[in-house]
Amino acid sequence: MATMQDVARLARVSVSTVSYALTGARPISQATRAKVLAAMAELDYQPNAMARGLASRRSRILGLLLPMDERGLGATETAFVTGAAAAASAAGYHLMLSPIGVGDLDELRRLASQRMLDGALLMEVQLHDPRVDVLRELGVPLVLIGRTADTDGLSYVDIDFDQTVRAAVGHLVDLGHRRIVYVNHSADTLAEGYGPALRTRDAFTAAMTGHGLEPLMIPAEDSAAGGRAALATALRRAPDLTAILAMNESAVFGLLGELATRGRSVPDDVSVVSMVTSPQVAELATPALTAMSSPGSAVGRIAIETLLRHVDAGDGQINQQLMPCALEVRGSSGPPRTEGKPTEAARRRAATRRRA
Amino acid sequence: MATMQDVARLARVSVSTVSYALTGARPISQATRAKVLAAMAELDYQPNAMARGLASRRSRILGLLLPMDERGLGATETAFVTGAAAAASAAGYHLMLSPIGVGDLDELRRLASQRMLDGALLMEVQLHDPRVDVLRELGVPLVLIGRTADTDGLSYVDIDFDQTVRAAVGHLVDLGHRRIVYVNHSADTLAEGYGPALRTRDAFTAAMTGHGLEPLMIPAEDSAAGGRAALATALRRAPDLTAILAMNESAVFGLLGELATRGRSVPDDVSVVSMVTSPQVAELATPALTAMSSPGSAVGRIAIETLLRHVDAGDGQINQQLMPCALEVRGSSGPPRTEGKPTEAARRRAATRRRA
DNA sequence: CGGCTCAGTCGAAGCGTTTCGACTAACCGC
DNA sequence: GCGGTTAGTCGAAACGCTTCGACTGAGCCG
Repeated sequence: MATMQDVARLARVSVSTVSYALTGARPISQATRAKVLAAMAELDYQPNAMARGLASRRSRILGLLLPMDERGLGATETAFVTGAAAAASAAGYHLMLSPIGVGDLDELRRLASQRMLDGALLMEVQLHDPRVDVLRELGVPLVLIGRTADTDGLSYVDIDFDQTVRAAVGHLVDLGHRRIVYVNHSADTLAEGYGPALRTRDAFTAAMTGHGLEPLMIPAEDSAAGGRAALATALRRAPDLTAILAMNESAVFGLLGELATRGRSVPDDVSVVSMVTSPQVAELATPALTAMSSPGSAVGRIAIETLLRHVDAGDGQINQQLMPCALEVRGSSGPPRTEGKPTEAARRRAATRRRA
Repeated sequence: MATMQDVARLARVSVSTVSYALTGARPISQATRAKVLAAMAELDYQPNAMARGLASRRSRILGLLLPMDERGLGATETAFVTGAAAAASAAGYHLMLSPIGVGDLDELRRLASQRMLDGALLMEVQLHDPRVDVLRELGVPLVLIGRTADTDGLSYVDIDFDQTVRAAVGHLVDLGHRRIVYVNHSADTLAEGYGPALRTRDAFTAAMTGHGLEPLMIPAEDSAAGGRAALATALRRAPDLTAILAMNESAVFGLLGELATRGRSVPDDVSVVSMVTSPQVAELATPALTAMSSPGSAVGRIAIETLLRHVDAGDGQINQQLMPCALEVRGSSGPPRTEGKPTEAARRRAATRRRA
């Protein structure tokens, strides 16, 4: 493995000149630079990351603090990660994967104190997330994907839940729905202070009230069974419901299954709109889900770019960014059934069946 | 940030003594060790990872080479990653996430040449995976999750597709099915040399032939639409099919949807068994999928442990390990419909409906 | 033309560890 | 009581880079 010494020797210049040619920290003449680059190419030189990190006190490593439970990553979160990975790689940085949740603060403290991280990207952020305090205390620049309750002096990229819920409710109201139930994440998740669950809850209340409608929210466990249970609860508490808005990607499948089992057709009897869902997942359901489509890898990319600005500029300015979700109408939403006359969607499906 | 110097000064010993007390590379008396540890605690000392890496020529970082496409990570792959992350962390190692596929060999070469990786874990391995050659050439220890065609001198952990397919086919044959169709990954994926697709194809042929049955495989795009299309093809080529074995997690949902659309009930008209599927995903479907359940995080853990053995022992012995998938019978499989008399599953479901 | 600035280069001092050789004392067997 | 281990400690030399201060000419201004 060639070192900078070797390159310097071969190019007949000093080590520092090689370094400057490589980093551009000081001006180097064209001729010298060419000699150096030629030597590097000949020796297949690659700078040693550890030595560089030690001398420059910059590791060029960013931490990706991603708590991973057994549920796996949804397409939405995976898109965040790929976006982040691509952006980091493009900037010459590396991503260190640390499945550190709010539980292992000691682990986080250790990692950050080892000066291995130039900055950190926090995922699965909770409203009161102690990881933020730890990193701030240790002087590690950070950016959130999601956001805490108090975002003072913090950069973040998050989904605009307010806009998303408003658009989804608006879509259903436009179709003529009045009795809309919101299926959220579980009660535990809410109690824990999981931001998206709380923010969508409030946004739903606001949106429904704004339309002069009564908001009804049902928490559901993150599983098919949770969705089934939620549907049962929903039908008990609002037997006349005609539409369901679902935040919970796992539950929505159980919910659809239970609707089918009970002989309620989608969208004729009940419309279903899924929140923050990737197209791929929306298409899995039958009928394909009308959904608010998550902004995808852009979130991760912007978060990394913001983080790098903090890292380089010694805490540049704060960037707080909310990304909208776009309404994508598919087969799971339609006008509510009107007494006597079949809906447009029903006619369409009948036609399809005849063709088949 | 305290350095080893500070600790040494406070404990009134030399720097090297502190180092030995920390790493245990040489014997240190109880008394001295205690003094050193006390000083460390008082100063909140954490060794600098870069300095340590430079001096020891070991970064304590393992690369996780995980190509990530837009599809997202399934629960199965996520489990591999969490298992790997946990095992690495337990051993005091860090995991560097590099979304490097067979495409970016230069990127990989650069990463590995920077001496930033003590070893690498390759995921999404293809039968002829050039990443293996690059890493071997650069002397980076590696372990595969999955395996190449030629596994000579390579350690890997993979799913035992042979056993898995045999068990799944066996389950269906035991139920009385004779006409079983296998829905695999896409033709492109097969052509690309994706191991699981090829291995299950061959295993399916062998298993069916072993039972004296005719094997029929249908490739399907990794999407709901792909599953729907595959079902259409399957019904055209084998109108009398009574069971489907599916490798393709995305396609299986489209397949179920299309079966429902066509009025074929599962499992009475058609049994469906999903391969290498996590319980969470299997439960999402209605009815819940009978599946070969993936071994989960154990795969990642074993892979990391093997990798660390190679890293420490300077290429210890090769470890090639196949992990079985367990059959988990749920609602999507049952005996084929027999002329005239309703199946057991049909009776059960009728009873359920009455109760509801 | 004397004094400036500035591009271009060099040497050397770190950065914070690990690790090697050397040294001392204590301990062993005989 | 003598060579030979061995436990325990120290000092110093790496490890491979960045970065600072200093030096040299060349170009420029008045």
